[in-house]
Amino acid sequence: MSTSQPKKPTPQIRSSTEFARYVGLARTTVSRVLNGQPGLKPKTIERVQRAIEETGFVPNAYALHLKGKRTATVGICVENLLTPPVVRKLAALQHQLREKNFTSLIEVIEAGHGDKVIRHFLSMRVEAVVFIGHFNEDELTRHVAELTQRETPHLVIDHFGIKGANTVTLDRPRAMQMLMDHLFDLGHRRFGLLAFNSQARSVRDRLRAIHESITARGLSSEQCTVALDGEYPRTNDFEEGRRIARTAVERGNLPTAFIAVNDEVAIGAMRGLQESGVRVPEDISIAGFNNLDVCLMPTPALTSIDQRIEETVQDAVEVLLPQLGQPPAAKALVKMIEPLLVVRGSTGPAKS
Amino acid sequence: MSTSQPKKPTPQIRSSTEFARYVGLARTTVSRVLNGQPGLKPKTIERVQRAIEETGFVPNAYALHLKGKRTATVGICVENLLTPPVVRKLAALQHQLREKNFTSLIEVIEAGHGDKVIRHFLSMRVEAVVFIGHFNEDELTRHVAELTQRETPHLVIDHFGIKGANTVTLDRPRAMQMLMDHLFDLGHRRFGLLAFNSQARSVRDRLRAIHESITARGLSSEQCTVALDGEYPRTNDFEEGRRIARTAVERGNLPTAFIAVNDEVAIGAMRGLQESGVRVPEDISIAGFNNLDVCLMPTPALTSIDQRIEETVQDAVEVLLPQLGQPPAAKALVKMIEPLLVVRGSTGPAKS
DNA sequence: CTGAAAGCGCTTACAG
DNA sequence: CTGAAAGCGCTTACAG
Repeated sequence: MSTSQPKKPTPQIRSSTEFARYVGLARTTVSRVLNGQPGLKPKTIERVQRAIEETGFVPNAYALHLKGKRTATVGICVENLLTPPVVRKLAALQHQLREKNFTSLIEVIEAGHGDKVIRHFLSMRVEAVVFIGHFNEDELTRHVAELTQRETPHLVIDHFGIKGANTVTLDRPRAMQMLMDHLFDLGHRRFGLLAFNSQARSVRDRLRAIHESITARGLSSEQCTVALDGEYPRTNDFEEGRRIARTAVERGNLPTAFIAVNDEVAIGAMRGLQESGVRVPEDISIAGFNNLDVCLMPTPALTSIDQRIEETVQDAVEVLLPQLGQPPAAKALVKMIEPLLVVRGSTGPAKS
Repeated sequence: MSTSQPKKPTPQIRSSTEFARYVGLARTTVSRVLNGQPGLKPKTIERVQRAIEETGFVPNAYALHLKGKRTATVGICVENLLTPPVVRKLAALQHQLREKNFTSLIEVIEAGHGDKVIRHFLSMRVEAVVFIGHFNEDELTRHVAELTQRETPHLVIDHFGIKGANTVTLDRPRAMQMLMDHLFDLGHRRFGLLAFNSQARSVRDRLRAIHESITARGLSSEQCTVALDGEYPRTNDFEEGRRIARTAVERGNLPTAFIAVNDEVAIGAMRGLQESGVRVPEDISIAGFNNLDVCLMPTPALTSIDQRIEETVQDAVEVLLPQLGQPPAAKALVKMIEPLLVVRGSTGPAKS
């Protein structure tokens, strides 16, 4: 494991007993060196270290933790590994946990297989479980209850509204409110809602916030919005956005602003409009969601909502770590992350 | 863990001893039920299962594996979690391993911290280690040697040319050869190589294959190619591609085809050209690499090389699993994956 | 069909 | 400063 290669074929050492025999010391002594305990002759320490280099001995983690040493392990459940914001949160979280000397166990929860994952995490005696993304609500609620009952701290990132769950999540209603303020300021009064036909909690919350933002201005949300959805099954990708936009143009009576469920749909819609001769933003403004790198690809660049992932994950870690080793708190912690509206060229004054 | 919630506050059971006492059976019997061994009274089995539902008892994995049960765990090292092809391979690999009842331990190797990760994997007694992506060559070579010496099977996905490493990798030279054949067929003779100024093995291999493809036709690769690079530090993203293309247009004397190091750079370059009034593919053809979803976003859609990730990962699993529990093979296995050229609108006949 | 005993590879009091 | 003994939570022969 050191930079110097073992010179000669060395014996396969499989336990501390074998290793201690190899070094010519008691197992106790070896253990103390390995754990950096005080009160050892420098020469002893050196002897052990050299032997480690020679044999590549690595203590068995299973024996270590069996004997009561904390596992310093956190289980992370992700919804999937193909959604960019989820993966970015995962990467940030693993990085931050590592800096605090925690190991992460990462598992994708495939629909209906959540129990198996939680069970695995519990058998590995994780010190906490984090959920990233959107899950089946009933299942997630059950997992949270199970963990609480087992006195294993948990944290839900992004899935708002789980009963009893410690949660750190983007304030999605606030995000839509910010976007609506922006569009209203630009004079827009008629909005096309692209691919919002999902039952996912996150989407319903956003939809409701859009409607509330309209009614709060004394307008009728029914008259001000039109739902523009793709075919089933939803894919929420570029091609779906393009098809939605083309269909909308064919039907005519276009709104002045498109609000898309995500950036991919928004960019596809922009392309669809442009291909039909509709100008963005002169004829129609478009806004996306997530502020992915691809927002810079179209012309004009896409106005979007940034989830502030680094801050989210940092807050998540700050909420989670103090819970470790504590009895479960009576009341769940919920922390909302303030979104960031990133205005780019795709939104402009409403066509008069 | 079952669908029925525990009705009342249940005692916290922390070991099989406590659990056996709770059920009123010997630990041995409980163990046998847990492991599905034959020769037990149905009533006994039922009693244990009910008690599991009541208490949520999950055996300690550390004790389990200490006692010799195989860990059925594979360690996966990834280069990072922000490169789409890497993440897609990771997702596919974890999925396939899970189907074979293996658990994956996933770790990002941050530069210079590889030893720590390997050490952790060894301490967890993983049955194999898989590397996905491109690493420091010396470090990776060292890790492979270490694992071989420790009789832990390994597999390298994508990083070609590691001494002694079992490798499954896209045949990158072949990919470039296919692309060059395509472009030559279209009449192209002058090629702009975008952002190939990397020392990474994968990029150097591709560059060499481009040159060989030219010289094989009796042409001078020096006269036929021009290196178009961005500023340092390289970002290999959309903006870099755009800047490279604009600079190239300003300098004049443009080649008829752009070959980009990846899709992002290619799409950026396409935008840069179009903004400068250069038509794609009428004036210049462009090809990318990786065949990401974003290839469909620009107009025209981007010609690219598909890595055939599903096949790669499937082959990887087929190479890896037979090695488990076997003594290390004398000779490393190397398997090349045939790439797939996906021709789209961004490549067309060379301007005459 | 079920139970008491040994042992996996470590750490941690406790002696010396 | 170092060593012999007990014990962590399981499984697996071995008895009964």
